[in-house]
Amino acid sequence: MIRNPSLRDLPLGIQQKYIIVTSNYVARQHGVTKLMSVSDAKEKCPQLVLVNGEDLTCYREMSYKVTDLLMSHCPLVERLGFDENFVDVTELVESRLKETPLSALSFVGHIYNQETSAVSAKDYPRLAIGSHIAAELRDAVHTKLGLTGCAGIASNKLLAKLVSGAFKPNQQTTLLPECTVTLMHSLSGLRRVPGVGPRTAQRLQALGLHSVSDLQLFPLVDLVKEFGEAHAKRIQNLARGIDVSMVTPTGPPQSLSDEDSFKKMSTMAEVSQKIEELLASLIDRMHKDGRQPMTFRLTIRRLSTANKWFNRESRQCPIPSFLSQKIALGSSDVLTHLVTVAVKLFHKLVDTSEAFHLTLINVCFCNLQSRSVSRGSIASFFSHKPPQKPQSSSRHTGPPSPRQPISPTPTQSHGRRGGSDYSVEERTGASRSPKTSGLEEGAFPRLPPDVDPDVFKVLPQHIQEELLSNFQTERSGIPSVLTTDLEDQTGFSHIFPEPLKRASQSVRSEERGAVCREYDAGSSREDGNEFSVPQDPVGMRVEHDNSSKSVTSNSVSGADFPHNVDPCVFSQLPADMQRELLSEWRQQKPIFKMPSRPSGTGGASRDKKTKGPQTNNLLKYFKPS
DNA sequence: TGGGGTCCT
DNA sequence: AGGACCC
Repeated sequence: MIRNPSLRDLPLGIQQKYIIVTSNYVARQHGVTKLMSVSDAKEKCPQLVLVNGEDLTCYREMSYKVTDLLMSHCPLVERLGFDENFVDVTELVESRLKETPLSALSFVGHIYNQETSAVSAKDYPRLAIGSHIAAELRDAVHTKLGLTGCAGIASNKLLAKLVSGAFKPNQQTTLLPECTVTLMHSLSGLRRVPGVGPRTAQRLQALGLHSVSDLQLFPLVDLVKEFGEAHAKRIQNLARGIDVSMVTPTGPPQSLSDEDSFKKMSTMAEVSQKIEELLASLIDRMHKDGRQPMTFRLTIRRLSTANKWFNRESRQCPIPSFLSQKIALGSSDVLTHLVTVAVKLFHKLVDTSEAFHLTLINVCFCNLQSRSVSRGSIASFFSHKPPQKPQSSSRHTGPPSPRQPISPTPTQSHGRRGGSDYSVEERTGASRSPKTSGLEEGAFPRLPPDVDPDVFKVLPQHIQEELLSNFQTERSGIPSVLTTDLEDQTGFSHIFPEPLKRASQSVRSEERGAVCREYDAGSSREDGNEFSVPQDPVGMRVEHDNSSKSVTSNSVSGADFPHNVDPCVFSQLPADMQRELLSEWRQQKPIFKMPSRPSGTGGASRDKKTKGPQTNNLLKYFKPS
């Protein structure tokens, strides 16, 4: 629609092979739905206009423009597919809060399950500010890129995503912590919980679980038997609206792939031709990215007699270094060399002396390495991390120019992710750390300043609740997320405003490629954008003993909650506090502060694992020390 | 029932 | 290498 505004008011469907992958709202009104076959769609809506969306190039480019724009406002952006982004706006919120009198606060947009006019922004200062940030981001995306979309503002990614769909076309909604339970119960089935896919839903169903509350109340012990501890706890927490995952800045892609599906392919001639075609486009994209792929993977799908769905098989191999150099440099004879490599892999997958029937071929570059900053110096053999990764989310502006010692960004102290540096943890730590000081001390407990936590915890529950509900207020570091999605609706045709500058670097994009869907479909969109913002108030309540329902059990129960903590209360806590508490509980024995990371370059490695919680002390507010 | 992606095992 | 998840 952006490319051709005249389609704006017509029912439009984006087609990939035989299905309508998405459509605009006009088409939806005629009954066209998301992954409907072309024939069904035409039946429901004979005037449906179809646009081929198999080449994702333009969608991918637009997608990164959105991500980059968001990053220019706030660096912590996590992509989810091509049309959704989570943005952790905690810091932005905190800084605005400092310079904003409470009396000047307001909410913009919808508030889930409440009248916006009936809610006092002073009671939820962070969420209120978050709602304004979301509105600003949506406006920026609209005015600079011509795209519209929804946003959800909540205390964690799960909630932000779920609430973003509350008001559909091009609106935003904020979730107040006390409405979390209602939101979760509003989901029609377990499949609606992001993170519960078809497989998990099926296994849950076999256990007799169908609704969100079924999962909330199911004994964790039994859940663990089916799924293992980690998965069990995670999905049960999700059902309760608890999501301790961080907004992980996405950075440049980890892999680039290109694929095509077809009814039938059964000769080597067709296969090598298709491989060549796919590779040509992939190499071009890879070249524009500028990084060097260290690994190549070939994937196929065979016509499956029974098990129709997803049987994909793959083989991968390292890419000879002379070839990966050439790819980055844009050498022209790379194609034939890579086709040779791919064909060899193909023979590992398919015995061509027998008949075969393929329905898909995929080629993929992964293990992408940024080119050494220090050119080929030996130094690069000593540093564990792939130098440089930098910048913008998108394609990492290729190296300034192929080959060339590129000088910029000499090792930035620690890149934000990309290949390997620490990210999650670091991020966590970082995000917390600054606030840490603020956090652990004063503001942290969500208690009024004049209340001694040690005294508070021994008060009767209803007194605690009362104190807290009056205090409503806030706390300090909370995560926030925002996602944005797009859709176009407005559309001017091509107004791509322009690259926007990101903190000092520029962004670029690639061009050709593959296929697509979503965005342009017209005005439609889906939902995207979620924003999660901080949260505010609400109370905590500690139960000593008695464990209410859930679960039981001892030490680890209800999804890992200590027996003295009510999951419902827990779910109302800000996400970062939830994270801290969980990680402390998990390490029961308190705080062996993990070796702590030297943080510097030395250890590098550690990409994203280990959730090492540090900072703690939260626990003391919950248990009798 | 696409053509992409991510992370975990 | 495959499996789960997301869009």
